[in-house]
Amino acid sequence: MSKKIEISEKDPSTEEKIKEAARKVFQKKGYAGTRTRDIADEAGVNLALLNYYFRSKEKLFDLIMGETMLLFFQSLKALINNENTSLQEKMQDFTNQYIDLLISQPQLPIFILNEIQMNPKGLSERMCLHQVVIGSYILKQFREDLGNNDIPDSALIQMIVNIIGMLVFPFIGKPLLKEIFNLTDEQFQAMMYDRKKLVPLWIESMFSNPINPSYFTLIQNIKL
Amino acid sequence: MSKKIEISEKDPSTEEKIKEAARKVFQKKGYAGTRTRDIADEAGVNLALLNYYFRSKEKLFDLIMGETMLLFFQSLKALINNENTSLQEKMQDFTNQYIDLLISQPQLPIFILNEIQMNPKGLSERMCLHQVVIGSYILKQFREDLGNNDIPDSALIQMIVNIIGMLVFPFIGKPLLKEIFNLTDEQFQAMMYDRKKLVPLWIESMFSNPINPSYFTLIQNIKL
DNA sequence: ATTAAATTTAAACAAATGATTAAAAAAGGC
DNA sequence: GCCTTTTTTAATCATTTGTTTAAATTTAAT
Repeated sequence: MSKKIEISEKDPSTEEKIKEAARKVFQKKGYAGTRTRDIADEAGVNLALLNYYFRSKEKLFDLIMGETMLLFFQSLKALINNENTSLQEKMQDFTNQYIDLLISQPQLPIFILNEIQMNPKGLSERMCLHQVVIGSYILKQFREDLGNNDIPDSALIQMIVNIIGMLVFPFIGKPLLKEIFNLTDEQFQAMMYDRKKLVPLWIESMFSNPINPSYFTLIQNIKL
Repeated sequence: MSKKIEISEKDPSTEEKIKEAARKVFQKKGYAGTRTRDIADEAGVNLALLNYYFRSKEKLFDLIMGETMLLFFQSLKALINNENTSLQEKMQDFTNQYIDLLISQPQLPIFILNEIQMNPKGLSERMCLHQVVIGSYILKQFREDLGNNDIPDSALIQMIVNIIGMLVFPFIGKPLLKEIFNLTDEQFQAMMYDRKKLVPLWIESMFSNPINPSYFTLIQNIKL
């Protein structure tokens, strides 16, 4: 037989192979749904090596989940505190960044949302999202853009929910949308690229059509 | 001891107790994450009774999931084919109906979306969503409302994605939103009630601000 | 009341699964 | 080359978990 051909990219260490396999399988099947043997098979590696390198299934999952959350939320931090960009620019940056990320890893949102549902405290321990968002520069810009005075904080939250939803929901609902509209992966992806231009426009029109404050019941209740 | 007091609502049959417990635990922990013993405990019932009444964990899950999907999708069918309501009225009905449903069962969307991700074929077998949506009366109304001529079908889909997203996403992201904005359950619920009035307004403004067709790359590709 | 059917229970089984062990193999240092 | 350390392997363990069984109990019919 011929000698094994050298592949250009050197094969990753077993530790890395396991992590990569774990990421893939955990994202697809969830924590409870994956067996350690699935990960070992996916990595092409002996089962005992998982425990050799990562102590336990749970430790391995925590590691992956931590990295995933960082990937998902860290970029946000820098973006929303940039004092050199306008609100419109921020919305465009935000859109570009997340749509690119989610096109490359569409099941990120469900993976993270499931984890938050299972273990809500874990999130606030890892990232301190509340602090970051509340103290952010973008929040001031939001208020200014909305007229600054009689807009209740609940209205702000409603807007932010819509923005995040427009970016994230299509990926959460991808399997459903593919089913309903008979979309191929390519068609779906093309539509998501379209949204890079569309979402900022929809946001714009949301902000330029301010809604009567009387529609919000929580004027006094919620203070950010 | 005193004789057992008659409760006004007669206690449900064990079969019903099990189904109710199963619904609750499955929704909270997912299929792989629930043990049959969890369900038995939640129902306050001997473990063997699950298999006595429902044969197996999988059969029980299928039953629950079938009912859940029906609950979630059946109301849609009648609504979108009603020829006696305008598009605006439909949007308001749609909004009212789903927000009420989701306030009473907030984890319905994640539950269903997870199932679709795990088993995409199952959905199209149970409901034939594609047929129903494509042949629906509301689709004609959408087209008319958008000017009828040069709006590509992909634009329609984008709009529908936004509408569904505005209704469903806040509930999918509920644990995250509660974390970010430090919301109580009551505050969250009040905000969702507000959305009954807000979502139709946002939809309206989306339709009345038609977006340049050149933003859509899939004019030829997608035909509904 | 007697009997048959339906329901419930405690116990146990068998397969799956996360983890460990002890030995083998490979890598690295001198 | 020899020794030590690191990595890998096959086998096994201990627990969990879905399911079954056979007996006990309750319900319903005659």
